[in-house]
Amino acid sequence: MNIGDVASQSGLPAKTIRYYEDIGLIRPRRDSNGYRAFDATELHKLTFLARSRSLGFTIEDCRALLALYEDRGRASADVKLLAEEHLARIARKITELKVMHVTLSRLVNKCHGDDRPDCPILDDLGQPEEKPS
Amino acid sequence: MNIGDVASQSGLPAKTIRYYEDIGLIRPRRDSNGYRAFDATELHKLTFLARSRSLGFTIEDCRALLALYEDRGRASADVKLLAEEHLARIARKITELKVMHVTLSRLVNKCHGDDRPDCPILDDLGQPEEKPS
DNA sequence: ATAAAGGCTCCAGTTACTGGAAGGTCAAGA
DNA sequence: TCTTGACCTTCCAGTAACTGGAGCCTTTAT
Repeated sequence: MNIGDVASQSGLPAKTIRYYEDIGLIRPRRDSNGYRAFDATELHKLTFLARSRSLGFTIEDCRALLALYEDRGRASADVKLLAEEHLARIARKITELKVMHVTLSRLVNKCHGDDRPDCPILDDLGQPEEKPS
Repeated sequence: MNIGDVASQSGLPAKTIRYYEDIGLIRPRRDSNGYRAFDATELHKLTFLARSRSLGFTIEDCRALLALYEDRGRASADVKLLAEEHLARIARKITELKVMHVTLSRLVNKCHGDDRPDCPILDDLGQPEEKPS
């Protein structure tokens, strides 16, 4: 399989796949013409990477997960720990964004949004943190 | 005021303030010794920037907001539009993260997390998108 | 006089790609 | 056979928003 094939099958852009090779996540062999030649195993790894990335794991997480994936004797606890840490990061990010959302909605609602120049949003932004209301 | 003063008053690291000057968000004058000299107006802008950034506006958003902030005749509708667009981005991001969170929690819960090698998390990650359950 | 604290510039690195240029290869049609 | 177009290759640069560090100068306090 050439890069275009695994790209369409894994859902990853060819550019990204080349990048993953650059950073050592995969090591496809080469055909005599210099083209990358992927086998089913590499395709599977790419699929694994696509799915992990779509769940928000960082590249370094993926590297670790891939190592665990390949280690047939790994403990599931190791994987679970990584996943739980990531879960906590996601939860923190959600909380953070919710706070932003609440604060900003409050501001937007106070703004009449017409062609007059006074604007509670800008007024608030000009104030130091805290006291959104 | 030197950079250290406005750094502590605005809450922004000095490095960031220098960076903001580099990209043209602020233009403090210089003392004869080459030190940046900030007046109350610049400090206010930095405070504005700190607050806007903490609400997740991008630098380019901030540039636009700052321009509106300085334009005494701007329409509040222009500001509101920017803020609403950002609000929508935040909402999208929250939704996205929630989906990730649900999917990953489900996986984590299925994993027994002991020293045995079989792990539903890795098994799932090896599968193409969809069908998390 | 000296040492610490604070300032300056410039360079490089971070994350995870993405775009583009310049050029080689392959399969199909005229 | 030639050419066209789709793929493939590498390499360089850019994105967002800083952050760290080196090397050097200035100010302030002891």
